[in-house]
Amino acid sequence: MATGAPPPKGWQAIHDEVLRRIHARDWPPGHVIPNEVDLAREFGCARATVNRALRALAGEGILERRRKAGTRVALHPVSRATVDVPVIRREIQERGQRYDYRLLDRGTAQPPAAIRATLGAGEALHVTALHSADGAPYVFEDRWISLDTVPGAASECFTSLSANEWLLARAPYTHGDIAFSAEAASARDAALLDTGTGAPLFVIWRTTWDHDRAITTVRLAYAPGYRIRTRIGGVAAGTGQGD
Amino acid sequence: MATGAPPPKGWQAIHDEVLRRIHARDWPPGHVIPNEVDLAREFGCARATVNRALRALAGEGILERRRKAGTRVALHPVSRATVDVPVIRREIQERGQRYDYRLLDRGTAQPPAAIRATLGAGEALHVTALHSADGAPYVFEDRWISLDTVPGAASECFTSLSANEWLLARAPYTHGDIAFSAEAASARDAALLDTGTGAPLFVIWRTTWDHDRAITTVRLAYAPGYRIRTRIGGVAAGTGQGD
DNA sequence: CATGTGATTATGTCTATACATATTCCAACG
DNA sequence: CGTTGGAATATGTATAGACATAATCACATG
Repeated sequence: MATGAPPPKGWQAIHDEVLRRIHARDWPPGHVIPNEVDLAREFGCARATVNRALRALAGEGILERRRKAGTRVALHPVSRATVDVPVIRREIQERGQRYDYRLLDRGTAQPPAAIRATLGAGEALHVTALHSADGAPYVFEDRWISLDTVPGAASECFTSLSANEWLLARAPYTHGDIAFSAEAASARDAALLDTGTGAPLFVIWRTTWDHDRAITTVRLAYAPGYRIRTRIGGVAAGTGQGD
Repeated sequence: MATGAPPPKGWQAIHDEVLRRIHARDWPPGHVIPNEVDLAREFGCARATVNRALRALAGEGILERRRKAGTRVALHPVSRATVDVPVIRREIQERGQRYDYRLLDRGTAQPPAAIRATLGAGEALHVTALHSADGAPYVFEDRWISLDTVPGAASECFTSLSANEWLLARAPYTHGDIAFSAEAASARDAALLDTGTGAPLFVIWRTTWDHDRAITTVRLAYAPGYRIRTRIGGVAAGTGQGD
């Protein structure tokens, strides 16, 4: 009875049919598929509709498109996943847990060389804090904020509002770099996160920029057991389509 | 001299101008922005062009759109990153390193309960293998393949072609789940990856499906030092736009 | 006051047409 | 033979108009 989903209409129907042909090996990897005009004629729709469907498939990494050269089935499809990195407070509260934030330290200093390489040579604000869920340590935040880019941060205490949320409101970024890795807990990590030295921690490094000026670099060390979940395929998330 | 980029035209110009107004707090978080018709009039373009720009911003998590309710600036912008999980062989070769694949074990068996929960009750093929880069162990793959969904896998030896690549070619998936986490190396992990027991390993769990039938579940344990890099913001990756 | 129902409205999508732009291909030329 | 320049072509994008759909809001009704 539950057929799962009604047969899609419009550009999604074309999306699905093209995907079916790729999976069925009608169009094997590397194959150049018919051009938009021909597909539009075949499907009995406007070229813009075909364009929408093929553009979505290209966004999923299934197709590769180049002007004049045409559209071909990707030779090496990658798993393209969209990961939502939420604000920590919301991440905790949405699971129905109590959120606590505790500022550990705050002060201006000359950042270490590795941080200076991205933040620039000037003085920076160093903020460390602990976020916890239902009283249990959740993530240890170690952040440097560029006082060149965000001078207003110098007069902010960050005792009740986390630096992340303050920055989101006051210094929005245009883009950023993120890296996920696994690190062994240092003595300090371990003490704060209530685990043993050397425990495997999921760590996110993130640097955000306002155009070409670095705003902040942060290391987020999550308590053991943390995992990031996401999905691939289906209707591509993050493309703003559908509901 | 290098101005960085030429001023964008068309829908990207609208995208950028809307983003500027959000950053400038002309339109603060929660604010309902003008509707597409009004914006089109203001920018002197067609509504479809505004739609394209706003749809892109919604895909980036900056805007939230609902029919009739209109378009509002997101209250809690999330960092929406698109992560490309490439085929391991390519990941290594694209860095100019030599890729080696070694099958460790292969056999049909009754998977453990945790795996059965997703793969289903039937027998499954268990494949373990080691991928290495320039002779150094890179990732340890521990995979279960559903013989219900992919009966052809039973007669495949996987000695020279990795199970991942064989599956990509023979049993394409429609969607999948991915989880990133940090785990302590087991004795076996440590021996294979040439590290110590308890070392922090970056681990990817991935399950892929063909519609509602699970194809395979794999645990990929990367040698210490591995990290996944990605970016957020800018022109949204994975939306298939631009070149 | 609670509730249901229909008008209203903003977004979602499609069509047909047009022009822009990147790339390829081929032919002419040195 | 190599190089260059233009024609051909497929995608990228814009436009105006139209209808579809979902959600809200106001109003009438019990």
